[in-house]
Amino acid sequence: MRIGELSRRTGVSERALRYYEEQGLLRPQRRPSGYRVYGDADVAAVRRIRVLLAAGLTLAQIVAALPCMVDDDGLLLPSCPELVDELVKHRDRIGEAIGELEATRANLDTIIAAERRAG
Amino acid sequence: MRIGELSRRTGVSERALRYYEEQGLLRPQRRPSGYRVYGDADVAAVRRIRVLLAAGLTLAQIVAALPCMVDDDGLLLPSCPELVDELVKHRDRIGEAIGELEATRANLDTIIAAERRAG
DNA sequence: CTTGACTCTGACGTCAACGTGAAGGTTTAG
DNA sequence: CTAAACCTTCACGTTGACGTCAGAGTCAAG
Repeated sequence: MRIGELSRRTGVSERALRYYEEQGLLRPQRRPSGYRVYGDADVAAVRRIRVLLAAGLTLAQIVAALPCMVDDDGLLLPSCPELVDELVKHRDRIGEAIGELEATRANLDTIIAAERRAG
Repeated sequence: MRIGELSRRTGVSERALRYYEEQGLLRPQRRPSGYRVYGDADVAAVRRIRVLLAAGLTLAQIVAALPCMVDDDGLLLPSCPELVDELVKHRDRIGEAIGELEATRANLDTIIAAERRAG
């Protein structure tokens, strides 16, 4: 398929898809005219990219992560354990932040209750 | 203390500290010379800012959240004592932020589990 | 009273992750 | 055959969270 169809099938803008290629995340084939040609695997690849972005990773980190996330298109690299480490750390930081926010919300609830009693 | 010491004590650059002030997150006193003067409470405030930033919140969101994060250190801004309605809105926004972070973390958990199976 | 560390205010630079638009070539539906 | 739809590269714009000077004022110590 060409870039327009991939865009529709993934919900990712054409501009973003070209940008992902520029960053080394996608490597579509080319027609003599220069048109990019994608395969079905690229649909899955784009979705993985999106999931990782949604998880707060940067494209640079994703470039490093993709070889580890193979379903069939390559080999596991030694960078994998490090990657898992990074992901776990990232998750833990998010967990801390959630804890902070929950404490904040509890504080806020106390204040609201106090003000209701006072007012 | 002045900005240099706050920077050392928090590990946050002086530029960042001035930026936080510019964005309304810090309100240090000033000497006649213009030098910023911070208190111990600001050390805690900066750490909270960093935790929230690490969680992926923007400074704008943090600006909205900080007034509600009272520990008793005088960080109350006019919006807080004002209306319980405001506080409830703030609390709900915090709740939304928690929800987003939890979704992000769930994403990460899925990825981590998948990679562990693969590796 | 001068040195050297510290601080101030601009103001431009950067990086990420795209968006937007120009100027023009290609493919396809009717 | 033509117009729409799609494609190309080039290149500047945007937002967020700062970095990095420049040029000038401030302050504690010798």
